[in-house]
Amino acid sequence: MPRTVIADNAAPLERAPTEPLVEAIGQRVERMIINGEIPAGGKLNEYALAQQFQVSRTALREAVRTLERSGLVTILPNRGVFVRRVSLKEALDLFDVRAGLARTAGRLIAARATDAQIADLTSLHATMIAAWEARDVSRYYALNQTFHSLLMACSGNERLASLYEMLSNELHLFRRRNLGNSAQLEVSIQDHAKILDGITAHDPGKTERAFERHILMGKQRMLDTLSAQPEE
Amino acid sequence: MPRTVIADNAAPLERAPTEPLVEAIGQRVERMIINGEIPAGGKLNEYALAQQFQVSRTALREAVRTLERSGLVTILPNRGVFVRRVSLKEALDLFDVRAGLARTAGRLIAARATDAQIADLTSLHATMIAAWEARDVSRYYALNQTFHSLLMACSGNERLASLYEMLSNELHLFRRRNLGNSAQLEVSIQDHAKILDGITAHDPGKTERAFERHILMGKQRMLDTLSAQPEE
DNA sequence: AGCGTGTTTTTTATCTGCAATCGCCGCTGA
DNA sequence: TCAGCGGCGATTGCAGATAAAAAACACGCT
Repeated sequence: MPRTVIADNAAPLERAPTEPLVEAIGQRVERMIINGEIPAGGKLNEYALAQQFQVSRTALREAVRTLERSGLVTILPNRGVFVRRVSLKEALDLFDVRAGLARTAGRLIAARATDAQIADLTSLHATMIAAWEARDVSRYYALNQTFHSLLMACSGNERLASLYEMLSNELHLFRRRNLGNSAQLEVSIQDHAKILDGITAHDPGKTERAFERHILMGKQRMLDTLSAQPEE
Repeated sequence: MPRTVIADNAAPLERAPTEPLVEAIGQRVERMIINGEIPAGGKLNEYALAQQFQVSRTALREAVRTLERSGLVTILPNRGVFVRRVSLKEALDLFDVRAGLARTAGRLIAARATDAQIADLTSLHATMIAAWEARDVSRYYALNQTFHSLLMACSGNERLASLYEMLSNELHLFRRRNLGNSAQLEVSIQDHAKILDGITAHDPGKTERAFERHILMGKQRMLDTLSAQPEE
């Protein structure tokens, strides 16, 4: 059963003096959730968190409300705020939506990406290959996020990018780190290469197929991992 | 310049006693915005609105914060809350994302829709044809929303449906009612027929193309309308 | 008149407090 | 022993008060 969780690294929250308090809190809590400092299903105690951040409960409540819309927490009336649990069904759904967004993005990117952007992506891709060759999985993982984020930015459609990011965040709530062994990394790199090919050739059809496929392969990979270790 | 707006129909807010106050306020304000009772760019005065609803500013603020995430309002620190203005570029972006979601949905619907759901859609489609023949545009408009919402529900992917709805709401902020003359209605009906054909045949490819195209035609229609009456 | 500046007023940002609700725990009686 | 039931502490829901910021205003100067 969900129990109240107070994060270990209790720091009183830092922010630029101009930045609105509520936003700072929101980002902070968001990070805590995505990093898994508060486990899925865990409860956020208003008083305790407010105390930890040295802010009032009001500010904290406002911040947490916004996280509800982005799907990171669930609010049960009179019960409290809980880090959302993403079911397998929901995770699969998220992958499908994400794949659709990727497809849309792929088409746009192929049409719009500038040479400078393509150069950035290519160079990042090279860095990722290096990380793979060094078998540095966690570095690859971080670079991978950057790569996707850069990719989405190249679509020139901000809403598209922000929705994609939101869904990626939500997906983090479904079991920690599926992406693991280096064989999977290699597949991922090949996918990226195909996407880059499409973009470089400014071929919308090729790019959209490659990007969508990349996400759907991720979904498949998750399913494979799951059936390998069904319950934990 | 944006000026504070106090809606005309100042009703003190009704809700089921169990429903959380903040949610009720949120939905109410959302409706007010989508219905255009508060014009795009208009300012929401916290005190005035709280007064009107007979609630505290705290509750109102919490509610409005959530609307920010869904893109209906913009919050300027220390300045206040404004109904979001959607630029032409943003509207076009929204259409692109929406079209992508529609495509994804189309594929899923063709694969998953039950006979009962197909029957419902078909019957609704017939009702819409009747509304068109009666030249009842506003009725058609309402039915159209129901049709799309039913459609998305058939995808069996809740997140997909909710994102689609969110984007549709956002699009309402870009100039009022583009969908107008009956020639456009006829095109819309033909689109719907094609989508239904795809679904009935359980043909994912056909359905996804038809649904995506339907949205992109809407985008084109908006552009046409705009170039007809460039500035207002 | 136009402009800069100090002052008042309005509005927002945040905090504190009280009331309502929930969950837990121990009691009671079968 | 255990299901039912108050009572009580913990926690959330909501309201109002205070502090801080911005906007509106008014004045005097050029």
